Order: sequence, then structure tokens, then C-alpha cells
Amino acid sequence: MRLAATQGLEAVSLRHVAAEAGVSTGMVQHYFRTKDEMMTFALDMVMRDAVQRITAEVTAAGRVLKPAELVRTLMIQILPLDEPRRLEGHVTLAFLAYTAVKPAIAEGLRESADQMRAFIADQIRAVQATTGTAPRIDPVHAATGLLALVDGLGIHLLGRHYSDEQAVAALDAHLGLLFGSTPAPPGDDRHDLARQDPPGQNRPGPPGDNPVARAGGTTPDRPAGTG
Amino acid sequence: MRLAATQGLEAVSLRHVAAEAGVSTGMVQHYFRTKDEMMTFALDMVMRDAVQRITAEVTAAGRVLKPAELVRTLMIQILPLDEPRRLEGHVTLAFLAYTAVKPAIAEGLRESADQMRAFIADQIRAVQATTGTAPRIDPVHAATGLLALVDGLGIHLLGRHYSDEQAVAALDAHLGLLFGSTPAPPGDDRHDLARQDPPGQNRPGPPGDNPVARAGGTTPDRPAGTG
DNA sequence: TCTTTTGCAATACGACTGAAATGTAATCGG
DNA sequence: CCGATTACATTTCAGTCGTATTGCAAAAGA
Repeated sequence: MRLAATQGLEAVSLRHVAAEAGVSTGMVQHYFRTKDEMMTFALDMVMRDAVQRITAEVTAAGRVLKPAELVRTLMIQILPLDEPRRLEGHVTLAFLAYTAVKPAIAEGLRESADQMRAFIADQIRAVQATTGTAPRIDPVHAATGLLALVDGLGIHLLGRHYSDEQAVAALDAHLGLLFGSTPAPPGDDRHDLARQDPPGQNRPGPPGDNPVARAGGTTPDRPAGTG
Repeated sequence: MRLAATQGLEAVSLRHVAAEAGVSTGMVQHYFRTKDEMMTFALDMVMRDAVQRITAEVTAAGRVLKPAELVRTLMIQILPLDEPRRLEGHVTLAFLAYTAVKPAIAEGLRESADQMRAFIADQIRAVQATTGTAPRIDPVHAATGLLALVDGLGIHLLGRHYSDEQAVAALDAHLGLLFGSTPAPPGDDRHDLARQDPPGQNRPGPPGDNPVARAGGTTPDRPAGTG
């Protein structure tokens, strides 16, 4: 991940990964029989982490926040507003271009995207049901547009086309359109939401483990192969 | 371009480019002393073509269309709704990930994006001035969001996350929010707008002294058709 | 104790990479 | 007509790539 984020996917080779992890190339090959297996695993891991992080955010704040605020919280979570998430964004972007050529790999991506879209659509429906100020829009179209907007903002942020504040402002403007009024959560410090880290790591695994151990943490051997 | 679009940027090597163009690798090296020079030229060419195509669209339709319709026309132009534009989108996406590592190359990208953003903001301002139904939003934020949304839709389209129709519908829903009412242009055939081929030659160029310019402008040996 | 399997390291291999060197035919200025 | 430059083609080279092979210590099983 570090390699893909800092030097691009083209720099991701078995040797480089091994060197970055401080292990031998043979060990990488032991756990991933082919490079494609490694890449697929990495992509799956990125998606799984993101989904887990976001769903954790949902379940944690889902009962205390109104739908509009919840949606904003989620969208802020997706934006690459801090350094770890910028890394994650670069990796995702690299994989996005990668999977454009290998459509089979992108299947899971589509699936989780659909899932996310359906959830957002539900939230928008809820907002429309409870609020009188929200305009009548097809919730699925609105969810599609909102997710596309956030992804687009993220890409532009990765390319440093504008500042974090501008991106958040654009997002809020859009949410204002969608929900009829300001969905800004209580405590108008927007960056508090943007750069969260504290509420307990939702990732399993002992502290201080290296990325290799973490990658194979749940599956000690042969994460993808049949052995 | 064809290589990058169909097999990814990782398949773009001097030999592959030469083979695809039907020339020798030495000829490629003659016109581009290094691979980076070739990549930079290609990226510049993609951006220049896109900007030219879009600005041509603006000047052609700018006087007959109302701002809201003009904006929609532009956004439709950006979306990868037909095969050539899907190719272009794949190339752009690949380069986007590429330039994430080489920030110096992405400078021109930022510039043209800013330009586009300012133009859209102007149009939105015009709409807001003439229409009473349009909500009051910061035009720059609205332009930022709109462009981000279109880019995001484009990326999802490239990944086949949903159909062309869904993307256009999401775009129209957003435009409906932005402009207060339907900005759909007369002649409700949406694909007519989406699928028009740019009639102009991509570039007029006399055989210049600059080898790079010559490499892009006039095909050196055999006419490599754009098909 | 012997054999087999696991977990890794080291290395070999063929293909491919970008870049450079070399060769050669055509063009051009004088 | 002649030297210089241009426009390629061909080949070479050092290096990296993914993958396969081999080697070996430790564990497991009989």
C-alpha cells in the first residue's frame, strides 16, 4: 500500500514489496503464488477496510445522528482529508485505473459501490420523508450523484486541484441543495469530523504489527490460494 | 492512446507503441528522446484535445443555448457515453493515477481544471441572475460540485458501475437541483447530445521545427488512422 | 527415528524494459 | 560534387520483471 500510494502501482513489484516490508521476495511468493493474487488481495483489503471503517461509523453514529447528518458524516469519511486517507485514496485511484483493464477484479468494487448507493438512497428517502424542505428527487439518482460528487471531489483533492476547505464547502453546498437546509452537524467545527481518529481502532489485530502480519493476520497462510 | 486505453498504462512501452503505430522503436526514440517525454506529450495531447473539443462546443452552441442548457451540454460532453470518449476516459484515468506520483506533470491539468471551473461558475451565475427558480448557492461551490459530480459519474461509468442512462439521469437530477427546473435541451433525445462526433481535425500543424510538435501533428510515415 | 510437510531464503531463468550505440539511406547547404 | 545533417532501422546493453526451482531449518506425524 505504501508503495502504491507513494510511487504508483507501476512501482509495485514483488521485489519492491518485499524490500519495503523488510522480508525476502521468496516469502512474498510463499504467501502469494502470483502477483495478481497479491494485487487482488490488496485491493480486497483496501475495500474491506474502507467498508468496515464506514459501516463502523454508521453503526456508531447512526442512532444519534439524523439521516442528513449521517450522510454528511459518511461523505466526509470518504473524502481524503487527512494523510492516511490520502494514501488510501491514491491506492484506490491506482487500482481504479488497474481494474479498468482487468474487469474481473473490479467485480467486488461494483458490488460494494451498489451497496453503498442503496444505503445512501435509503437515508435520502428518510430525509425526504421527515423534512418538508427537501426537494423531491429520485433517491437513487440523488445517491448516485452524491457518491459521484464525493468521488470526484476526492480525485480533485488528490490532485491538489483545490483545498480541503473548498471541497468540504462544495460538498456542503450540494448537501444543502439535497436536503433543503444545512445538514451541518451540531458543533460547527467541520474539521472535527474530517480528521477523526480517536474513537477506537475498528481494525482487528494486535498493536504494532507490521503490514505483512496485518495482511495475513486473519489468514495465516495462503490467503487466496487453495494450497 | 489506444494502448493506454485498452491495456492500461503499464502496457505502454516504447516497443508496444512502435508496434501499435507500425513503426520501429528507433523512430519512436527519434521523436521522443525519453519515455517520459512521450508520456508528457501524450498527456498534453489528451488535455489539449479535450479542452479544444469542449471549447469548440461552447463557441458553437454558446449563442443558441441558454446557460443552463449550455452547462448540460458541456457536462454531457465530459461524460464517457460513447466508445471514443470511453477510451479517452480510460487514458485520462490512467494518467490521473500516473500524475499522482509525478506532480510536475499534473500542473497543466490543474490549470485547465481551474479554467473550466471558472467558466462553469460564470454560467451558473448567469442562470441564477436570469432565473428566479434557481436556489442561491455560491457559484464557485456549485461549479466545483458539478464538475466533481461529472468526473465521478465518468469514473463509475468507466467501471461499468451503472448504465449510461442512470448516469445521465443522475446528472439531470443534479442539474434540476442546481437550476430549479429541468434544463433538458429541446429535442429530448439525450443520446443525440451524447454521441456526436467532433467534426474538426484534431490539430492543424505545418511541419514544424520542433520534433515533438511534428510527432503529434503530422503522421510521419503511414497515416495512422484515428479509428 | 524417519519421513513428510511447512515456512521461508536464495538463486536461476527467460522475457521484457528504457536507453544507447551503430548503421544507412536520404536530404541539404555550399 | 561533397561534407553535414536528418530520419529512420537495427542491434546491444544493463537492469528489472514475474515466475520457477532448489535448499534448508523447523515442525508434525508415524
